[in-house]
Amino acid sequence: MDPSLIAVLAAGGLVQQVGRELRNTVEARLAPFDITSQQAALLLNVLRGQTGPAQLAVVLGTDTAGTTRLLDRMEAKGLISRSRHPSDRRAVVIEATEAGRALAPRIAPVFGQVNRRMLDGVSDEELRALTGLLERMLGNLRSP
Amino acid sequence: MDPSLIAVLAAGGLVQQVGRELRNTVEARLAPFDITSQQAALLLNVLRGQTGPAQLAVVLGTDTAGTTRLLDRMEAKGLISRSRHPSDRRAVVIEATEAGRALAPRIAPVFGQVNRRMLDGVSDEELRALTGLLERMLGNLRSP
DNA sequence: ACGATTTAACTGCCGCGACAGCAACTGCTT
DNA sequence: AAGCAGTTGCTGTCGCGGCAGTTAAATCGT
Repeated sequence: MDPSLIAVLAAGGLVQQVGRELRNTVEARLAPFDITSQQAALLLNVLRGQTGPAQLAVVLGTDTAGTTRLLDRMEAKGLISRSRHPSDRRAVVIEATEAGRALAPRIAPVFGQVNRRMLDGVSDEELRALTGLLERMLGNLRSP
Repeated sequence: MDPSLIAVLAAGGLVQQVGRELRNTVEARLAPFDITSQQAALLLNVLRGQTGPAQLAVVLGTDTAGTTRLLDRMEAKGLISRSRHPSDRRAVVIEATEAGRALAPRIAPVFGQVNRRMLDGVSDEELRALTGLLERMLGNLRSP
């Protein structure tokens, strides 16, 4: 097999593996709080002012269908509440409950900690190069 | 918020996004063949000599439970067959069916094509740097 | 002001991923 | 030979992700 093809396939595989491992590590650190990484990310975004499923879907990188169900689970857990928007009755307004607000400061640091550990020994310059490359790759995948 | 923290979080987020987008792109290209990326990857690995669920699980980066169900779906589609290993009756021997062998050459190129497109404009040197970085990140996540 | 289009959220369906628990089987130890 | 630890694959359960289709409400065009 063409060696350059192997290198290319290896890169793709590595991206997938790092992504999964990153998620699993965050998940493990959040487990004591009885919350998943997606739920934590949603909660933090609600507290930063995103109020609707549609906006949250964009931030979380999924669609509104997935967000609906994510909200279902979090509502059942008592972390967030749903209510109708007063002037646009199609829209839903998400708010963190008391429990949600109490949990937030404990889960917020986890993302930074895990990401920092992942990037241990990576210089600022390497980090910039990495980010730039990943952005180009994302653009390449999305463009045509 | 600390700017270096933002940069770190951005890198983690990007890895996830690129991974997901890569998978989705492969998935879209495989859709005409009525096969998913996981099923395609499994099929190609079977044809390369991996015969048991346990080995396949490692290659696919999942566990044997996920592999069992993946095999269920592929067996139902008629792409692979399961049989008991003659001398170790715990083990299962996976083989590609006629249909599976016929499909393989059509799906094999997709992985290389999509990965190449993702890396369009990325030099060999950058690719080496990327791969090295990702390997270090994976090591950091797995070690402690 | 009325109908057509668009938008927001939800639902059904299917596939994947992780974890825990289980049953059959092997092989080692004694 | 009997027992026991380890291995192999399977099942249940839960959460996430993508796509297509539905419903209700707002907005646009005339």
